[in-house]
Amino acid sequence: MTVQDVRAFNRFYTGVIGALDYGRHLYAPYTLTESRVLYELAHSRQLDAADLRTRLSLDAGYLSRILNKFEEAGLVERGPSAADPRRRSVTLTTRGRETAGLLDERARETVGALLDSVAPQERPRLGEAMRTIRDLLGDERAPGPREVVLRAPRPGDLGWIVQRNAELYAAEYGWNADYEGLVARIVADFAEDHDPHLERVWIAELDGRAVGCVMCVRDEVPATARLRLLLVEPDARGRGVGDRLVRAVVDFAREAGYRDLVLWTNDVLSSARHLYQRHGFGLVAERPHRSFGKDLMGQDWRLDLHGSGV
Amino acid sequence: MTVQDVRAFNRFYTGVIGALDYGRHLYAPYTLTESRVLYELAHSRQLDAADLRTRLSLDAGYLSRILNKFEEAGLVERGPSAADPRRRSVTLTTRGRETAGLLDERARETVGALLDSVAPQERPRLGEAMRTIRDLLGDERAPGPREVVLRAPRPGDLGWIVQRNAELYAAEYGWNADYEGLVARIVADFAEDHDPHLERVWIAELDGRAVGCVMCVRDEVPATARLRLLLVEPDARGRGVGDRLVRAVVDFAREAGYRDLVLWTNDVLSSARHLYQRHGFGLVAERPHRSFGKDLMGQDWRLDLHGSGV
DNA sequence: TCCGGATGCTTGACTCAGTCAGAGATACTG
DNA sequence: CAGTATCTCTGACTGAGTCAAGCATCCGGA
Repeated sequence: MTVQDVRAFNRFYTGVIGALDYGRHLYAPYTLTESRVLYELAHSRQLDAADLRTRLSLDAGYLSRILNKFEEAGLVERGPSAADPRRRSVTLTTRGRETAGLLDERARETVGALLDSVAPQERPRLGEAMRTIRDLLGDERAPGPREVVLRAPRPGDLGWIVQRNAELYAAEYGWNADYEGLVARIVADFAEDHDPHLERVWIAELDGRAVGCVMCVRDEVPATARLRLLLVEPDARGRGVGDRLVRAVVDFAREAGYRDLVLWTNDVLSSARHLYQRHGFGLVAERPHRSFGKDLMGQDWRLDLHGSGV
Repeated sequence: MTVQDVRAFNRFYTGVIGALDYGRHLYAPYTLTESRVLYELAHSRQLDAADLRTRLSLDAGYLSRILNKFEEAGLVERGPSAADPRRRSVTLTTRGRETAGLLDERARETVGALLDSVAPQERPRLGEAMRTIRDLLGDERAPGPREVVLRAPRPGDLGWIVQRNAELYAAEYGWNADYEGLVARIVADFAEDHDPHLERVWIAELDGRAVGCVMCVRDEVPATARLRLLLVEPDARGRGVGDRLVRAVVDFAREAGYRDLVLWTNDVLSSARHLYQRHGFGLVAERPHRSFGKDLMGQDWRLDLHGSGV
C-alpha cells in the first residue's frame, strides 16, 4: 500500500465518476453543484443556507445565486431561520421535491447501469470494499450504526476464527502453525458435536463486519465451563467488544447452570488480563510452557459463577 | 450492495478527491486538466496530441491551447508525427519534465498526508479494497499481472480454507456446519503433524488475493496419496486455477514416490469431475451417503501415478 | 450598555476552464 | 480523382465558480 496506489485509485475513480455523468445528461438542466444542493435539501428535513455551504463547501455568493435561481423556478422557499435571524432557512417546495426525485431517479439508473456491469456474485465484495474505504478514510457522514452486535456463527465463521487467531498471533507474537492447528482442532470439536444449551460460540460484528469471537465449552471438570478463543480485531479494540463477549460467556455459563468458569491464557496477552479481572476472574495458577514456537507463561483463571465475590 | 451504497460512496469519494486539491494549491500555477496533460506526457515516452485527446477525453481546441501555453513556457516541444503528418507529436523538454516532477511531488505529499491519517496496520486493508474496486469496475489500465501463482500456506491460510469451504458449500449446496467441522478437522490434523516431504498444502493467489487451495496427504492405504479440499473461488474460475492446483498435487505426489493418488468427492460437484478426468483420474466407486445435512452421492477417484494410461 | 470583531447573506464584477463551429491540411476509400 | 473522414488550430462564446464589498446580526468583553 503506497501513495502510488492511492493516486492510481484516485485517477481511476475520477474517471468512473466522470463517466457516470458523461455529457451532463445526468443533471440537465442543472449543474452538478445545483443537483448536489437539491440532493442535500431533499435528504434532510430542513436546512439553513449556512449548513449547505459547509456541507458542500460552496462559496457563499455562489450558493446564494443558486438558491435565487431555485426560488424563481419555484423549487425552494426561503425564510428566516428560527434560531438566528442572519441565517436563512431553505425548504423544498413540492415542486422542488419532485425535481429532486427526478434527478435522483436518473442518477440511480446510471449508477444501476454501472452496477449491472459487475457480476452479481461479486457485488458484495464491491460493497465491502467501498465500506472499508469509507471507514478507513473517516467518513463521519454515514459510518452506519457503529454498533457492536453479537450473533451466532454462520457458515465460514468458524474458519474465520481459525484464520484470524492464526494471523494475529503470528503477527503480534510470532506464534507458529501449531497454534493454527490448535484453534482448528478446537473449532472442529465444537462443530462436530456440541450441546447448544451448554456450549456456544459468539461472533461480534461491527457494522456488519466480524471483529471478534469467543467460545464457551464444557470443561473436563464437572459443572465447569471453559472460555476459549477470545479474540478482538486490533482496529476494533477500545469499543467494549471484548467486554461484550466476555459478558456473554459469563451470563450464558451462569444461565446454563455451570458452577465455575475457567480459562487458560498466556501472560503476554496483557490487555486480556484486565478484561478478565474486570469480570471477576482470579488468577489461580501460572506455569511456564513451550508452545507455538515460543517460551510462554500459561495462566489459569477462574470465576466462581455463584460466589459472592472472591 | 445497492445502488444507494454506490452513490453514497461516490459522494464520499468526490469529497475526498475535492479535499485533496483544496484551493488549487496542488496544481498551481496550472489547472487540473493541464497537470493531467503533464502527467500523461511524463509517464509515456512520447505521445501524439491525438493520443492525449482520447486518453483524457479533451476537446481538441482546448488541448491545442494548453499545448500552446506549454510550448511558450518551454515545457513541451511539438513536431510532426512520424506516421501521420496531420498529427503532431508532443514531447516534454527537460524543463517540462522538472515541472511535472514538481507537481508529482506535491501530489504525492498531499496524498501522503491523507494516507498518514490511516493507521499503518489498516493500510493493507485500504489497498486491498481499492484494488478490489478497480478490479470489479474494470480498470484495464492497471489491473496488474492477473497471474495465478501457487504458494505455501501462511499463518491464517488454513483458517481461510475452512472459512471459504464452509461458506461456499453452504451457499451453493446448502451443506451444514458438519462440513465446516470436517474441514477444520482436516486442517487441524495437517497443522499438528505432517511430513513436508509427503504432505503439503497449496494456496493459489490471483493478484495477491487467495482464490484457491488444495491439500495432499498420506492415505491409510500404503503408497497412496490423497487429494483433499480442492477449492477455487467462483469469481476466479475459468482461469485454470483448478488445473494448476491439481497439477501441483499430481506432480508432487509422483515426485514424492507415491504409487497412487486418490480423492473423494461428490457428484454434485460436476465441474470438478472434468478437472479430475482431464488429469487422468478414473472413477472407481460411487456410494450414496447422508452428510452435511444432505443426501449425496460420494465418489472415489483414482490416478495411477506411474501407469501408462488407464 | 456599548464596542469591536466575527458570522451570515447578498450583489456586482470578474476569471478562466471548457465548448462549439469553422477552416486548412492531410489521409483513406472507391 | 472525387468525396469523406481525421487532425490540428483559431475565433467566439458560455457559464461555473471566485473575490470583494456591503449590510445585518450575533457574541464576548469592558
